[in-house]
Parts: sequence; C-alpha cells; structure tokens
Amino acid sequence: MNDTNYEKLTDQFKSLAHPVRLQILDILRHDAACVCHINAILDQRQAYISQQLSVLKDAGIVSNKKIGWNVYYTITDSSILDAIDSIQKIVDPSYESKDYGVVENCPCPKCSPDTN
Amino acid sequence: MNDTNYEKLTDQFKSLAHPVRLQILDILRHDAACVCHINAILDQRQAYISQQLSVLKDAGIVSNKKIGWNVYYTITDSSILDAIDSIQKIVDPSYESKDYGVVENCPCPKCSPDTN
DNA sequence: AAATCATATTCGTAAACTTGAATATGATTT
DNA sequence: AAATCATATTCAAGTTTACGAATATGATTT
Repeated sequence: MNDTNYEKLTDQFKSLAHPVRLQILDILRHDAACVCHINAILDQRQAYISQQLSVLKDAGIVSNKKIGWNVYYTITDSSILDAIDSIQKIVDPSYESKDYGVVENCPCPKCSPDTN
Repeated sequence: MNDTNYEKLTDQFKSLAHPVRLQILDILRHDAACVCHINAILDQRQAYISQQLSVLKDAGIVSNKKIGWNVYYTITDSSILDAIDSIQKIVDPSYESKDYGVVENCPCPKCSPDTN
C-alpha cells in the first residue's frame, strides 16, 4: 500500500512533535527571525536552539538565509501552520499566538538598530 | 510562557507521528470501523492494531463503542483530519485517500452480512 | 459453565529521540 | 592573520518509543 506516503507524513509529524520546535514555529509565524532572536525569546542555550532549528531544516519545514552576521530562518510552506492551527483548535481553541516584535537582549539589527 | 499548551500540542503530534496510526486514521476518515476491519485492510497482527488504537484513544483522537461482538472506532474531532491534510498537501498534494468499502476476510456484519 | 468470539494488555529488548557539555565553523572586522 | 561575531556540530548518557511474543479479558452463544 502507499507506504512511503505515510512514512513521509510521519517524518513531518515527528519533526513537529516537540514543544520547543513548536514554539519556534510560533515565533516564525509572524516574521522571519535570526537565531539570536529566537534565543532571546526562549531563553535557552544557543546550541540548543541551533539543534532544534536543524531538525526543522532537515525536514524542510524551515529554510534559512545568511544576512550579514545573522542567519534568518523562515517557514518554508505556511501549510505547516494550518496543520498546527487545526490541532490547536482541538487542544485549546482560545489560544492565540503572541507577536514578540522587538526583543530585549537580542543583538540583531532588527532588535538593536543602534549598535548595528 | 504558555508551556503546557505546547506540551499538549506535542502530545497530539506524537500520537500522529506513526505510519500505521496515520493509515488507521485514513481508514476511519470514511467511516467508523471495527478492529477486525482495520486488521483485514492493513494485514497486521490483531494485537498490534489494538496497541496502535489504544495510543490514538489515549490521546483522545479516536473514540470507541462496542456493538455486539465488535468494537467500532471513530475519529473524535475531524479537525485532526484537517491537520493531516495540511501536511499531506506539502508532502504530496496529488495523494488521495482510498475508500476500502467492504473488505474481504473481515468477519464484521458490514463486510460479511451473510454469516451474521 | 464451558466454549467461542473479538479485542486488549503486559513484558522485554531494540531502536530512536532528548538534551547538556564541550567545542567547531566560518564569515567579518580590526 | 588574529580577534570577534553568530551560529553549528559532535558526543554521550538518560529517557522514551516501537513492536514481537505471549497471554488476558469479557461479552456472547451453546
């Protein structure tokens, strides 16, 4: 039976099945963001964020682009957000994703325009 | 931060991140089905199907009801199918789920009305 | 109450995932 | 070319998940 199709689907779901990765996608939902930006919001080790981003990237869920010193991550296909939203609707329909905007302790040009 | 929300989301995604469970949901998409029905379609050990169904049930993704000798499973909230469809769209937009209808080697009243 | 039916559970081992610690990379500026 | 910047990788131990084998359950019929 169409086995490889289910395997591919499974791989996508596996990549989503992680609290920090879901939170990262929730940040990227509003706008592309550099690692330091995500880092500042989640208050985790930088290496840890990089690890999770590389899982998302290997799955093709996010893409990245280097601009100056920073690497910006974007969601490749916004359908992934539709999937998350559908589940969110089941889990807690009242939940609304937060837009962090400019973030303290983030050295990127967007958050610290003065020092750049 | 709204940590428990992401944990709940994660649990749902974990339950979906499995090829056999996804295939079961694809069967239930068309209609409720008893264990023997799923069993006949997937050609797996009965105990194995039961294990996977119990994962889906513990997650609240499916519900069940006993009718006569058979236990029928249904999808609790069809939003879960929307989520799967969103990912399917990314992975292979041309994929279409198959309706198996009446199944050989399935002893349930639906598939073998004569012997019931 | 014994037999029969569909379905469920438990257990053990192997494989996969998680995450901290340490360190590496490679582009850019001095 | 050395220093500095953001970011990435590797390793290892702990934890969780996968799934086969064996067996259990509990409703229904004989």
